[in-house]
Amino acid sequence: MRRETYNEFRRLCQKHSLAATHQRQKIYEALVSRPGHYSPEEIYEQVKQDLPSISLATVYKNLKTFVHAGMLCEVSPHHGSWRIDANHHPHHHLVCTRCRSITDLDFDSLGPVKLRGKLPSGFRLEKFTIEVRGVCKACTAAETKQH
Amino acid sequence: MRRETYNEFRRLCQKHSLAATHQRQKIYEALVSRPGHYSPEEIYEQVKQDLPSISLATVYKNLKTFVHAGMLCEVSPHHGSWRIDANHHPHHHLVCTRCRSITDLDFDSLGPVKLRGKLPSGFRLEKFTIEVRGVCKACTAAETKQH
DNA sequence: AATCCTTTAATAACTATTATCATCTGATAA
DNA sequence: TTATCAGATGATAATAGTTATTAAAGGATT
Repeated sequence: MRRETYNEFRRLCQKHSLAATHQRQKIYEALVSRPGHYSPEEIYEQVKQDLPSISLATVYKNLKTFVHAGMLCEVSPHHGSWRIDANHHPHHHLVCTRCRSITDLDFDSLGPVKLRGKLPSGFRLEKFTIEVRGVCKACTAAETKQH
Repeated sequence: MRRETYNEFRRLCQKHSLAATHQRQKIYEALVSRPGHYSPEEIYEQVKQDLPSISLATVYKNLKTFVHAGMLCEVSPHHGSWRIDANHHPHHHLVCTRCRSITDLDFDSLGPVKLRGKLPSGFRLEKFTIEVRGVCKACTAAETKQH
């Protein structure tokens, strides 16, 4: 692991009062040291090369721990549940990060996406999708109620 | 079901050579007749009120059929696998609709999202996420090879 | 070294989804 | 209409992805 990455890892663990274990170090490294966003299974396979006895559950648990601590974030808030879109008109999505509800947002509510420069060579563009993430009315209400 | 929706449904089934069954009609209606994007389980519960003997497998199978035919589309291409993001700098994602790989796109590659008008009242905005969907280099190569 | 609290590995349990298969239905043509 | 049959359905077994449980190990503090 690069010294810089290592230091960052130690700092983050300290900040969130997490033990800086060997396993966590390797999991963190597997995430940061290469491009792309891998599944827990893929991360497990990667870490296994250094720590053959690591358990898949440990990978899951630490990923959750990291996300919970805010050290990492989820790419999609909808893993674990398949959602279908029957709206054929161009539109965007409002996504509640609490209850994960999805509602449509009129296409014209947002300005068009503008491409500056080029996409990586070979990538064939199909469309842009904008997700507006935040907290929906119901969840906001539920939260303020509690205080 | 509204006559308009019903006609649209018949038309779509015909276009894709699918039998216009009761079950499909009710599933389609459950999707189009209300706002929001529901999980297969939620759609199943909804359809069950009209067709108590419908099977959950039928719901899944037809949703897949509809998506495959292009009558509907998936909200997120990453249901079924949890993806983690370790990149803390603001950035966007290139998503391959074939192999589902995700790669980072520099924040400045795209212009800023502009909000025209207002979001629905009560929605507390956290951030905009842009997904650039298309076919990655590897998958494009694999496809052209076959022809 | 003894104690306490956290983390780990192994694996059982659970949830979402898909496959299998016997039965039934819708579309077509007689 | 009815007969026919490819395609669709319902029941349920199987699988994949994820989470919970628990005994043992680690490591910090006294």
